[in-house]
Amino acid sequence: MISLTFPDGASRDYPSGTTAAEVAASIAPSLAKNAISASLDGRHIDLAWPIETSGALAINMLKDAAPALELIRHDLAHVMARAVQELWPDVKVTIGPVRDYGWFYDFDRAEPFTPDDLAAIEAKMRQIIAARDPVRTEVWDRARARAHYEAAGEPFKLELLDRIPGDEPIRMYWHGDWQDLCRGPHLQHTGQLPADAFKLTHVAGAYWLGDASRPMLQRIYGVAFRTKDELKAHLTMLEEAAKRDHRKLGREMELFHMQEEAPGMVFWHPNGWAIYRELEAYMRRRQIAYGYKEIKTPQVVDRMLWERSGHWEAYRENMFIVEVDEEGAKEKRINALKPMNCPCHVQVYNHGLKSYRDLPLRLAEFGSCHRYEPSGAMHGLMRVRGFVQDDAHIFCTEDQIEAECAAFLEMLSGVYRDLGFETFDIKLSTRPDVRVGSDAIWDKAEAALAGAIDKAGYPYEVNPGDGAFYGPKLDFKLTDAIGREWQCGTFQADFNLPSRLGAEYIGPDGATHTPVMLHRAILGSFERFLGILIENYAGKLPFWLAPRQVVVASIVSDADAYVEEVTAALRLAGIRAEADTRNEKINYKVREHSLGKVPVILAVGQREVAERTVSMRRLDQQGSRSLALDEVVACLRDEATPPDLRASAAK
RNA sequence: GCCGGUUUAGCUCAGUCCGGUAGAGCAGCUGAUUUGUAAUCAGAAGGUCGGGGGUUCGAAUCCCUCAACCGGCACCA
Repeated sequence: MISLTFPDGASRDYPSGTTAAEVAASIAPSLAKNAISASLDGRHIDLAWPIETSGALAINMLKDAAPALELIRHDLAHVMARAVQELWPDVKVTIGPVRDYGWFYDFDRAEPFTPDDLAAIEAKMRQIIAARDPVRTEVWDRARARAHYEAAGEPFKLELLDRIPGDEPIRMYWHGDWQDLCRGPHLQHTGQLPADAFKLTHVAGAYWLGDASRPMLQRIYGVAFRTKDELKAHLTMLEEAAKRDHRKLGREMELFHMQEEAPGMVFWHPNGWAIYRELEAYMRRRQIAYGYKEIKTPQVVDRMLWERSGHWEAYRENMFIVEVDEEGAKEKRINALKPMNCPCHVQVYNHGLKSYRDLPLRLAEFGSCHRYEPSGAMHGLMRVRGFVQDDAHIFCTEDQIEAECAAFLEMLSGVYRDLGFETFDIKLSTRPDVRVGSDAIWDKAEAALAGAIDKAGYPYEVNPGDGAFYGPKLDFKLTDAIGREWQCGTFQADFNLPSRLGAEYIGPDGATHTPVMLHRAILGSFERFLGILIENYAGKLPFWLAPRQVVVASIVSDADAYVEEVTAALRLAGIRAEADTRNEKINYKVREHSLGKVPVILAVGQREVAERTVSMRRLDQQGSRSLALDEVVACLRDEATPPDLRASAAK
């Protein structure tokens, strides 16, 4: 006998091997009918599986969102695979996991799927759901399963079978005549699937087992929810996300463009460059405040240095090579556009003998880097071939790592807060199997990073073995306004490069030592971070970052001279202001500048000219406010003050 | 880099299946209008149909090829 405890606290005894379906039936017929699965001690199980241990049992219904969504998405993956094989019997099935808001399933088929195929598959899936085919499961032994898939000619399933660990049961399951290998759990019958709350979204190629050396399969993605309304809400959310796409906003707000002659490189326009400069100026002030010294190093550097640093061997394929066609040169110099700044920073460090008294030495650079990214990787500002990092390298002793890490955490959290990101996640990656440096130094560095985060009071996740070969690292992921995560900040200890490039200092003992180098960035790349900012704010940047802060618009042409005067006064106060004296109605101007995300419109008509006032309208707010010219300049100047300067002025 | 899709006026898109000398809206330009907080009216103009090659009497349309972009996959020091 086993004893099962229910969510209401009651418990009952059942013979060992009783299924959750039988338990449900023993409680109420309606429960048995509407149940979708069960949870035994928090483990999600199938209603049809025999239960052999006592524990806490909950019968899951459609209202239990987490198990319901998992089952719906999971079973829809199978239903889709069945639909595809019923439509095209020669298609081979592979694997189809639940993911994000739905699932995908990879198929091996010579012909790619078309949008029309997706519609046909959806229709077939609805037929299968309408058939209310019961789900049946069996545990098979490995040999039988192998024989089955050999006979069926399903090579991918055979490979999956071989990857199932020896101690795990091989589960087969059916709905209708269609069979698949799957660990489960599953719904009772296909009729429990919501026929109107799923949608096949797109087709894409995907490598078998995620391995670029294996065949490319055809992947079909779907999304699914419990109800039609939830699906609709999801599709609406996607539309909203598309509206804040930085590539679209970049065009609409005239921030930047990219073109065929320079793929992956940004042509910044005046508006976009205004944001960039504001952000750079802000970061420069922060760095100065935290004791960094700014430097600037060359972009074109002889391959010799990259050979010494080790980058040539590892990343040469991804570097832009620069040669000069010198007539008669015996040996051509091969240069590379720098893909990163660290080797150059070590060169700066290496100039002049360093003492332990010089440490920690924090060298910062807004370093312009180029990497030849694979063509398919490029994506607007998010992934580019030419970018600028808010890069810095801290040369220090092992004992200084923790304090440097603590100071960095403080700086990073402050920057993220100022830029509108209140929360971020930290990931600590520790020593990998292949690494440089003694265990003693890894112990010390890992403890220093963990200690600094602990003392600062931040939670973090450890990724064992995920560190770089040269040292442990912290990665910082921020969350944007619509819940997406972006890895931006990084803090990496490096026990390799300083010795490789001959960095040294004289210690208090008079002997020569090798410093530790800390690579760190907060924004990552300016290009990408601006993309994130634009999407986070949907183009409506806070006033201090807004590219066009104020438009002064005339209502009648008699006000033109005064409009120019107001504009000039605002510009004198350091505000990015523009005059709009075009021969258009004020409605037209308000609409156009509102769509252009200008935060403040100052309308000026005869009344304002006479009274020397302006009528101020805020973006997305109805109505306007009349203010005296002096008053509005002072008020907007205050509002345009970057958060760091505001904070220091307040002290 | 791989799979699929896309590329037509500054922008958004129709025309491509079934080859017959390129079309709309908005923007821009010109003129009228002097306007009070999200599109005033009228007129004229604007395109080597992504590049190159081929088939054809004739190609935006069919074929080949290159490129860029979009969605994924792989990659991301």
